[in-house]
Amino acid sequence: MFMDNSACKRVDKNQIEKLTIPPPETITRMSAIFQALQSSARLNILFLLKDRDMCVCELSEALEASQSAISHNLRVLRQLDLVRVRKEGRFAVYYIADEHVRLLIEMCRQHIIEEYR
Amino acid sequence: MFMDNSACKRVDKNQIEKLTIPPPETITRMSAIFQALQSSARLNILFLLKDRDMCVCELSEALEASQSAISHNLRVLRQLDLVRVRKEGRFAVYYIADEHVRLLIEMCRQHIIEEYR
DNA sequence: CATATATATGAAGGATTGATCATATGTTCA
DNA sequence: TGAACATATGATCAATCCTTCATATATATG
Repeated sequence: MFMDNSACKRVDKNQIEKLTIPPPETITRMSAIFQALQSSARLNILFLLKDRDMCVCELSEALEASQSAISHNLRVLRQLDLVRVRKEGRFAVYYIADEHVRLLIEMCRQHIIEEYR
Repeated sequence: MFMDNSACKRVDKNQIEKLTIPPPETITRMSAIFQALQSSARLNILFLLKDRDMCVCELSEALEASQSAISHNLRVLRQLDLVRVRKEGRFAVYYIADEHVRLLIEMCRQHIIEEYR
């Protein structure tokens, strides 16, 4: 019943010391990106932007969400460089930052699709 | 100052109706997967498993985390089929579920790496 | 069989998150 | 210039998440 925190029998200390994980900064950054992608609202935004650059009010219309909510969510995505903005007059037109973002999302969808076969 | 929720001038109702996003089930599922990947602890686990199948106590050792925490985190990953288990005697040996999971993580890391160039 | 080892899991509590509300900033146009 | 339009953002609060603690289950071994 009592459990100290000594190594289990399967552990090979030497081998374990050889294992490398990315530096904390990388893990933190990845964590933040996945954290951003974890929201349904933000995923929907990304799926729309995947097909066409859109301004805030278009996204707001298309997703039937408040301007404020969309704007807050776009900021999260923007701060992680998942989307970018350009100004067109009074409109802020958002678009997917790069190919990695598309692939990231596509890879996740693939994983799900394959589950149901 | 006053804002009703009517369409902005950039919106083309016809075009917006043509836009398609994945069904809610897919979005929910993707959301859950990204939610699982959003934890530093779980990302570290996945990076270790990427190189070698490992049991709970090995992971616990390698990451200097409690058995309970590791176990809880593995359950989250398992329930989303991001990792799988096989029993080896009294050990539960965990491994990455499939290639998509590897690519998903790799794609995210790539995105970060490219930012710093 | 009894004990040590390995893992799983429910409950609880503090920390974190996200939508909403209110308001500020910036742009266009009459 | 002033009014309407488009977007951004701070504050707040309910909901959610993650770790720890306590304990249960399952296997191995003497």
